[in-house]
Amino acid sequence: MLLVEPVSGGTGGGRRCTSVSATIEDVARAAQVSVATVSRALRGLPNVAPSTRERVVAVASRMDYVADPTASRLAGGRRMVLGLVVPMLGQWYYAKLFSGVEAVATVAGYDVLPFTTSGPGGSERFVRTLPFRKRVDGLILADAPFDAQQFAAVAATGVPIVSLGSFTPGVWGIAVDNAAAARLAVGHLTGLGHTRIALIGGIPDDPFRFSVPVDRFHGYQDALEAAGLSYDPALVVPGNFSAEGGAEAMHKLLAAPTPPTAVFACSDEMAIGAIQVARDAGLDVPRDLSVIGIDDHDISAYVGLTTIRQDVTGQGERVAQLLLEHLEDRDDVQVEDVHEAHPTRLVVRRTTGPPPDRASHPRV
Amino acid sequence: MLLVEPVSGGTGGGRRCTSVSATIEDVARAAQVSVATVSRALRGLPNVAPSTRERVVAVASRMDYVADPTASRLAGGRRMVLGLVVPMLGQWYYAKLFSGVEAVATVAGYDVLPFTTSGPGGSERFVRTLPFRKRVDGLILADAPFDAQQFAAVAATGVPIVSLGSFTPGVWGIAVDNAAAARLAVGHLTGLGHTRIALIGGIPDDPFRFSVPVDRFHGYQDALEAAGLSYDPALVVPGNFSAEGGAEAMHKLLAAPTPPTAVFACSDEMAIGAIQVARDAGLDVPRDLSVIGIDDHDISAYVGLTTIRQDVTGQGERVAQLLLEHLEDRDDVQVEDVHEAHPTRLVVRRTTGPPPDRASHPRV
DNA sequence: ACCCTGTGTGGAAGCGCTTGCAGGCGGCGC
DNA sequence: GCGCCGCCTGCAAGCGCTTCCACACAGGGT
Repeated sequence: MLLVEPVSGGTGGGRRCTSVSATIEDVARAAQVSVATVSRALRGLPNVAPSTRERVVAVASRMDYVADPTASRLAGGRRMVLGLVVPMLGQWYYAKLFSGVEAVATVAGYDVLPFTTSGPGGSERFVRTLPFRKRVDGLILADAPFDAQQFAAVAATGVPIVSLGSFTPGVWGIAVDNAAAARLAVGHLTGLGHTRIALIGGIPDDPFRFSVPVDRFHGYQDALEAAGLSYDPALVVPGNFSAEGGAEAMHKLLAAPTPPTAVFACSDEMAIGAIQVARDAGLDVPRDLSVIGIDDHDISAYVGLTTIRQDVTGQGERVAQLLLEHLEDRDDVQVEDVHEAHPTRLVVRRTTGPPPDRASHPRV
Repeated sequence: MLLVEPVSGGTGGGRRCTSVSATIEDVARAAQVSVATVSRALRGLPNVAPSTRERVVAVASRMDYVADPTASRLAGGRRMVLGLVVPMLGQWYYAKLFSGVEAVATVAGYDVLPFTTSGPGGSERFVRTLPFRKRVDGLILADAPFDAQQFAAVAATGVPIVSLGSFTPGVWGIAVDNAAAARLAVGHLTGLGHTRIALIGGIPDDPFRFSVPVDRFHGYQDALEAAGLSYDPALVVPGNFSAEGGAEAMHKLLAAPTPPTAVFACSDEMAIGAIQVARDAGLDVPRDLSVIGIDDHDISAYVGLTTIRQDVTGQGERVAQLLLEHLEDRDDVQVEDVHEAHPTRLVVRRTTGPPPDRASHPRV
């Protein structure tokens, strides 16, 4: 009886009438124990007699009781929220990432709160308002487009941080070896005999903030050098990590006096955009032009795109675990940063082949 | 002075040392007013003298004060969280949706908490545990795979609900007119002269729970009938809403005694999977086979896919607004449900054309 | 028999806010 | 010139939990 207390507040007025559900106090009363015991019993803490625990659990489940996370958080001092800072939601890569992070966080009882840095105000706004303050226990910085000063401002909040996509000294993180991935891609092309290999890269304006494309650029240069090829700046164009940007980039490349015979795009979406433009221009891919991407986007297999595969969801899961571990070990003096490299793999499909001049066999 | 109170708890021990930031009390002391006044001043409530407000705001900003949302929520009785129930994160459609919802919710000061129903335990687990209880102010049900009883269980929690993707009596919601979209797609194909038109649809096992594919199926039948064509069950296969499923479906269709000359896939991803299989089988798209999808996925333009366009991000924004409005108007007796239809549009690209037998002109 | 330990439990003080209520103060109407 | 009404402001009671502490009690050593 008495599920709804007539006492309590005392306001009669227009108090928003959400269907009142049981509080810990209701459970305590029904189970004839104190609220402290209910709290301990339900959370599996020690020092509760088995019989008591059993009774409390039974009563709680009968009453459909669930603890109010808001109250737990306030009292417990832990927000049970992981912040995920990404340039944007809604893009394949970040959606997959979110999905991985969310899966791990949920199991551990954490919520995931996304923050985007490419919306209105961009990363400036983010750094100025630091919107995660008092809202998260830890932060995952994914491809954070911050310079050193901005990064320091974020770190100065004292919120534990892990990073994804690039490594920062003093910050745990995971990333694929972007230079190696690029070498793999370009190496595949040089191995096929290509000598004019273009790069469709990142965002034109802030080359120093977003390290992924610059690492890939370095890998591209390395692979060129390893193959004895010279680097031609005219073959490097930004692609903005979208299909549209990849298409624009390809237009530029095609307009050059001597167009490339192969293109390495820093994402599959850009590669797909580039292929489209090439085909529209009457080129046959891969006979006239080879294209390779990075990611292995869900649909890359279905457009036959040769690419460098990375497991984005897996990275999301792993970086979430890393943050969780980090939150546990706050007190321990950590001797060494954890900088974990994730593997990539070449997946050869049907958009790469030998360059046109030596095309003796039809295709790979 | 005295930013960090030496008094308070009294525990000397290993209290987790997060960098202590200012509380409302610190601000009140510094501004020489009560915490109540600080609260009112900072939230723009009336009945605060302009001079007082100014001073409080100045002090707060100097101290880098931000209110702790956890405490506000507990005290205010509103969680400031919108739940978004989706089958999964990480798929294009739901990522876009999330992105739209998040944008609107953020502006209104709400967080978005995703719940997935196709993870471990699926929707059964969701309905059994009702994990959103005490965590959200309202719920967006996107393509919720619930039967009437499950839906009732969710509604019985008293949490305000809006739906997306299909309409339920008594529940505000938005959706595209899926039957109309399907008619548009199939009408395009019949208009081109096709008479054997296949449908690659939804999930094989629960046809009654997820209304989107069944609505599209009805639209498909309607369009067939309108064109005077008979319905052939052999031409309807499930595709699971993934590129992989679309590919499998196409395999089945191709194995039939008389394969279709056109395919309507209920998503672009399935369409792309289907096209791949058709081309592998030596068919030319669109000469030998026309394929049309639904969505206008980001990359559809770049694979030349003809499709029915819908604005998913816009739907996310709109459904979030709707929920927000709904939360405002709880008390008002709402005469009529809000059931809002969102537009779709045919986008003709290069995967549809006249059927092979009457292919006089090369392509559209 | 005694003290000491360990286990189980309840009381109560918060966590950092919001908000109902009461009270002080000045200005206006009559 | 007095009362009344508003406007500001502060007090204090929560919101529903967690956790520190005190305490009661049972059992083992010496």
